[in-house]
Amino acid sequence: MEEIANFIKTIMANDLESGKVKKIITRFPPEPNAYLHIGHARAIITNFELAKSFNGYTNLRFDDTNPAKEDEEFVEGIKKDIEWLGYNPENVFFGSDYFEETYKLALELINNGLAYVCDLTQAETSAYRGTLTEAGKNSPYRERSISENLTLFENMKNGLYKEGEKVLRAKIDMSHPNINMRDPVLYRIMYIKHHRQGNKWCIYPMYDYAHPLQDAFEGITHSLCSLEYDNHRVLYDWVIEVCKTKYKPVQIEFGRLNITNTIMSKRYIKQLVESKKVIGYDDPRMPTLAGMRRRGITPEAIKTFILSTGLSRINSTVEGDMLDHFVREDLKLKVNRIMAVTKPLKVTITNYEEGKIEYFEAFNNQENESLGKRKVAFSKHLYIEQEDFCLEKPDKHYKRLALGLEVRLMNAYFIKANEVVYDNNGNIIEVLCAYDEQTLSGSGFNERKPNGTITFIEATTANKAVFNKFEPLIIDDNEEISFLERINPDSWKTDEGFVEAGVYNTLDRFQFIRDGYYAVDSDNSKLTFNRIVSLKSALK
RNA sequence: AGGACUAUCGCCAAGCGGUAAGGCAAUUGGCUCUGACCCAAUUAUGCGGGGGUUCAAAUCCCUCUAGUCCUGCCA
Repeated sequence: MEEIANFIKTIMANDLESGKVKKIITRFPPEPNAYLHIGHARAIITNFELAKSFNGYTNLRFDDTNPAKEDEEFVEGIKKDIEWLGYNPENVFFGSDYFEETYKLALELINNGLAYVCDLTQAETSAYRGTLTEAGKNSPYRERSISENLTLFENMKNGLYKEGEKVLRAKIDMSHPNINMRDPVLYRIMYIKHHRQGNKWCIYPMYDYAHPLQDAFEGITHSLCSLEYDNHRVLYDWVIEVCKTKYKPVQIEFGRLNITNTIMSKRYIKQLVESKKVIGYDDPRMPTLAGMRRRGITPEAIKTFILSTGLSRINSTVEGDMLDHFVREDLKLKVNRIMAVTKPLKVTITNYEEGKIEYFEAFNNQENESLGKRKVAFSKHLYIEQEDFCLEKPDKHYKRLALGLEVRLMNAYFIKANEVVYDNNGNIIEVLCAYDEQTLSGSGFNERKPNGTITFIEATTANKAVFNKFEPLIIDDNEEISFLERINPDSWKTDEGFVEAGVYNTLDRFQFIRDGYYAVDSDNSKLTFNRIVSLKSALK
């Protein structure tokens, strides 16, 4: 936690030391128009941890200045996610609660000749603005008198004009090299019911005007935001200056976080949900915090992941492996490690009695015995992973089953493969094996070493789990949404896997450890492992 | 008359004038009733390129190059 965002931390420490601020106060200001995703976790954690490290605090403020996009559903979802991450905001505010004050300040601006009502249409405004390389030109309405502006703005507020007919603009500089300073719009007219204000207002402040004021009203000392607002900082400072606010917040930008093979944009997330490609914002495959929560990822894992990715003024794209690592690291002692088979291969124990079933005890987690034990079934009919068998041992590193070789079935016996059965197309569909009774797990047998240990499932008691309902989601190069397998296509397309009986139903969360939902490495070059899977029973 | 920002190992990222931290990934070996975990070891004479200042530069200066963002009455 010490290393978080050093470049920001240094600024804060200096401000504290110089006496510029007495206490560090930050804020996390989501617009309630979507659910939070893993990318937002960076902003949340950075804001909260930074303030906490200086004994300051953080406000949660819903940036709801555009009623066209916002909804109550999202404010509840966002609150829940933030609390889940372990943060209880000192205060919860809504940008819309400051509408009265921002309005009064706008009047001040007009009185000081710093704002005017403009009648240009949207297209005209755009044309007058100029381009990246050419200066803009002044609006013909720029020189209206203060009293006229006051009247017109009053009328705007009172609903005398149609949407788009008039806007309030700041009077700055139409030839400013930074386009954001070319008389930016401060207020626009919208006849839309606000989720909190109802129909009280028909003029709504723009982000560039409202945000710095909200920060100032709350005494925010450091206003952290992402890189794309860098170009807005000069306007942010302008607003703070001309409004003569008591507090002078400072905006600091940092890079966004992206994760490879992960959909992170609001737009796509929304599209997935609305097209019903996924169950909802909390679908376990989603990169939303709600989805990750449902998948069984813990807030601790997210926190250590975010903190370890660091923070800089670069939009970074970290590899999904890194997220996986921290999730595994966090989960490895917390979850049950049950057995599962995703691509089943039938195994018949030829020297085992037909109809007999034995149950062995196994720790739910070998590294954490406090998680208790469970029964593991064994009989003449089993399934193993297709990849755990091949006809001939390919090299000395191969530690699984092959014809003539003996392996340990985890928690059970040694078995030796003697024969294979083929289907009409020449595919191996079954392996005939013999078990050795004296090699039972826990018996202390050590007269010979098996060629590795593999997992298995007893066929008659196994629960089926539909894996293809949880295909990993990625976006292909054309940026069209598709359900491509992240990796080994076969393991997810062949529809069914098998999860050990008994354990599957007792879990109430979609927990996973790497291969549970990713199956094998992306290049399929190496199997890494823990075939540990559990699925949410409600989604059967 | 364009402006702003960024550039350190495959991916993140420390460093802020004193001779390149760490994590992920990878590789090698050991251990193992999960090829997991764990343990040990390896991985930038180099900090986008070129100049310069200095006893000393990733760190300062100049210059070039590349990438990102900005022309919503979105945030």
